[in-house]
Amino acid sequence: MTKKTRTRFAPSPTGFLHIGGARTALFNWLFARHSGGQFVLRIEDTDQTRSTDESTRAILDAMSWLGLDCDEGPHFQAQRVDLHREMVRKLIAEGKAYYCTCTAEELEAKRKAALAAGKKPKYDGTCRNKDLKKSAGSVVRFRGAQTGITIVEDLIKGNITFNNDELDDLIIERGDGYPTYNFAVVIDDALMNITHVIRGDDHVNNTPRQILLYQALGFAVPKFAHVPMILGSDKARLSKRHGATSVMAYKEMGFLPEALVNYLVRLGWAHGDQEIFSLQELIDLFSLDAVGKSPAVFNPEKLLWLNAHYIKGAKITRLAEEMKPLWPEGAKNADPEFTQKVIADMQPRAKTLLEMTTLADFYFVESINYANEAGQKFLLPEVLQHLKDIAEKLPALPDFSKAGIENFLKTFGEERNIKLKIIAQPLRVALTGKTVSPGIDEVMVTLGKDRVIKRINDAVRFIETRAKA
RNA sequence: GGUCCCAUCGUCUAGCGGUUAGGACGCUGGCCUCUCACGCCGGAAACCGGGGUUCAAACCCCCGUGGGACUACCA
Repeated sequence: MTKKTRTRFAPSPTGFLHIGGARTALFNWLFARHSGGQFVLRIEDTDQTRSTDESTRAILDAMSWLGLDCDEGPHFQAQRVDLHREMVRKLIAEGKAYYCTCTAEELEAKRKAALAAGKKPKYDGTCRNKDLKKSAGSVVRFRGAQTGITIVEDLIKGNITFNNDELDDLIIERGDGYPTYNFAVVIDDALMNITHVIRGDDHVNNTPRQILLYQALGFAVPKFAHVPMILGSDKARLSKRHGATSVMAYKEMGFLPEALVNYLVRLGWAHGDQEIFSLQELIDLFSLDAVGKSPAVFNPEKLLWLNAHYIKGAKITRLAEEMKPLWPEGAKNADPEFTQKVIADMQPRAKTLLEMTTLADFYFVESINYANEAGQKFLLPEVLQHLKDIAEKLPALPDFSKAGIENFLKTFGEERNIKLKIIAQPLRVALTGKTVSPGIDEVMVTLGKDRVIKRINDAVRFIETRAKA
């Protein structure tokens, strides 16, 4: 029987969850779900100076917003240092690691000198055979193999061969007694029975050292899969310079989590020509074979398109819930039923929830402010009488539904032999203050008869006032 | 500098020796239409270069070139 698949996502809590991390998490999560395995979350907080609880919370929030639930964790690496230290002692006892008293300053100087001389800046082995004892500020180094090769069998990139002499004696325990990343990650992945390490390909160069560590410790080496980076529009690694990179910033901008997930999964992974995937489809279809080797540029336009797609398909009640924090003050306390109608009107024409709230501002105001050009261009004396007549006839209209209004306007136009076109824009401006809006009939139904009549009368007054001036 | 990775439309990608090189975003022409959006129909747009291997190369190999990552007592 084969071991149950276990993947993990291991962010360091030194900031929010960013787009790249989210995709790594997503791939791990999908791979685990697809194979009926488990997904473990581990917070790598051994850097005491940079890690914060705040970041941990932010990461957890973002994961849960995306729907990436874990089966285990979060584990905290810093709480496992006893384990790490025990392994350090073991390696020292076996002669596979040694104490080193070279100071950071000395090392830095040597590194610079080597670089200046055009040589490789690796540790020169000063303390390698000194058989030093532990002392204040001493670090522990892994005694690496200096000959032979190490092959990383990568599920995405294929086999990658490294000469062991390229690998120097890396520090596994710092002067402050905490383990370094390359060591802790090996111990934890091994002890947590992680079977597949799926992570960013910025880690490929660390992998041979880690493999050597697994072997020195007597652990089974897991499978590795290195996912290519996500780049910004200038092809450099995605960073704040390129705009929003925090997952939660997308929530605040009015994106739906399924849109982000769908977008992210298509960065590097494909299933034929399919673009739209439900979460269940992703779980069924996801595989590492279909993950590409080359880096991908983050394209906000496509994300927007997907978001619009998911907004169109979402239930109104759900959108209403998601949009609660996004409304401006004036609309926040509106009648929920009214708000839902507004959302229904805007739903097919917005790319983000935030955009919906902005576009829908006119529904909630007491009286309309005509947009600069709109009032001047469409609220003209020529249409004055039409607007007056409509305002006059509306109270008697029995069926104030979309169909009823449509029919009313049609008849109205036929009676006086004018095209709907003639009256539509003025009416739109009267009702919304803009030249662009949802359909007149939709707006009227949502607004309700009373508000519609009031707004038309306001427009009538506006035209009369301007005519006098 | 060294090590490693990568290379199909502007972007995300399909392609896994024989295709009119397909789809999607974006751009664009048209239709629909009360504006906008949606939707529908059409268009422009790509195999980085050079050598091999082969009857045949976007696909395999080599060399260039270009990008990226790593090179910490960060993760």
